[in-house]
Amino acid sequence: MGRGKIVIRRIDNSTSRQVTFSKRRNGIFKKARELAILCDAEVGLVIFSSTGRLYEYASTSIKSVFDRYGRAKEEELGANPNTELKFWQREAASLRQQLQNLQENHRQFTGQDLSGLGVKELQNLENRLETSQRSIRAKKDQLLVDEIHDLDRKGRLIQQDNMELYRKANLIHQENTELYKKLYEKEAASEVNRDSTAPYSFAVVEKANIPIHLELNTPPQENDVEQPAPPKLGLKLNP
Amino acid sequence: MGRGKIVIRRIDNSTSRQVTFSKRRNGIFKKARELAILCDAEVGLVIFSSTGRLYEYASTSIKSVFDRYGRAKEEELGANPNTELKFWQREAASLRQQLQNLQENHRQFTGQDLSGLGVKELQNLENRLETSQRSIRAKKDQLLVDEIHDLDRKGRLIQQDNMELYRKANLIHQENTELYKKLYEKEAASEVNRDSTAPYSFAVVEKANIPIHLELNTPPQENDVEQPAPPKLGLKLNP
DNA sequence: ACCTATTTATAATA
DNA sequence: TTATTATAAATAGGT
Repeated sequence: MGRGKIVIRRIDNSTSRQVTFSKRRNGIFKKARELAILCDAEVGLVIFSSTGRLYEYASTSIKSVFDRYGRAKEEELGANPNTELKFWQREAASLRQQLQNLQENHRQFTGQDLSGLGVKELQNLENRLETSQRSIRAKKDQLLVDEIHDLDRKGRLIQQDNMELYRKANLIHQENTELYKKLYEKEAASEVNRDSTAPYSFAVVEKANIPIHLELNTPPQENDVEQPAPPKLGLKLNP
Repeated sequence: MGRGKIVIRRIDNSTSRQVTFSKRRNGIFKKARELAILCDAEVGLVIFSSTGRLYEYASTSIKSVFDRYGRAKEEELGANPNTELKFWQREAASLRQQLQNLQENHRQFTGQDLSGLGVKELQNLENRLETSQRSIRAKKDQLLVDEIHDLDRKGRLIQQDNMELYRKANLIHQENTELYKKLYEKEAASEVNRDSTAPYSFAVVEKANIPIHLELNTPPQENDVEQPAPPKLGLKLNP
């Protein structure tokens, strides 16, 4: 219906195509509107131009048309998102239920909500708590014992170090004494002299940290009798 | 474009309306197809007749057009089911997280999974269990005490009944004895006679169920001293 | 469904 | 985009 007849095929000329699109778009929207009014129909029309622009018409609303379409056809588009939505709703409901059950359970376990429980159930609950407590006490005790063992081991190591140091210090002390002696003899040979005091180095050793021996259910080791033993601190934890 | 001009308003005549719908429906579908081809556009057209019948055209597919529409517009229809779906997915994820937290918590409380807990936490757990246990014991004891009280009350009622019966039985016994006495006197006056035995009815009363008195932290009632007291069974539950 | 007078849409053009 | 206009297409009313 124009100056010339055309064949229905893609218009190659981009400008012509755009122009035709514009004209015919208006035309079809007008037709859609007329159809809806004249024939009392619900019409939805969506058009994307070749450039991607969206044009729409709906006698009611696009949402209404889409919804009605989805309801009319339970296959294709309609059913798929719908079932997925329902799946997640069910999932949420199920999880909520589980959560409530567990919460109630936990509340009973915590003794916060004991209403509706009989003596037998309470007894059962009490027993379960007893069991839990035993586990926890065992774990706690294990932890403490482990820690004690660790401390004990470290203590022994430090003690060994200290004994070694004590021995060395003693050696140095002896050496020192002999040196003083020699010095004294030399000085006595040359002039009058005062008494020597204890060498400085040894004083430091005596004031240094004393090795601590942490004992845990084990008899004290008596294999260092020969050496001048450093002072000991027996710390009994589990008598 | 017809024999006469028409105004665009609902066609009242049902038949005309149907005919026009049919004609114009074909027309608009043709227009839609031409537009799609000529202008390289994506077109979706959905029509519901006034009788509810569905007619559709899409250059590609209705689903494609709807999806593209939804993507193009994040409001109206497109966003709504999408956001709703996301909402429920988030909801489910959140609930699942809560459930896991609570499960872990409960597993700790139950002493099933104590890994990663320090001495302090274990101590805290132990204390909480202690508290729970106290609540539960208290509730249980309360239940037991209530039951005992109830039994005690019932016991008293039965005992009262029994005392009443005992009293009546005694009265009957006395009456009986007197009757026997009279009978004996009468028989002695007429001929030689043997001793009478205890009346049968009294023997039954003595063998009947004895009232049981359940005592619970309450001193025995001594307000029935005057009456010939029935045997008592003191059942001390909480000494 | 068909017919067709007439209205309407639009191709070509500016 | 808009306007003009010749012409094709659509369709109202009648059969």
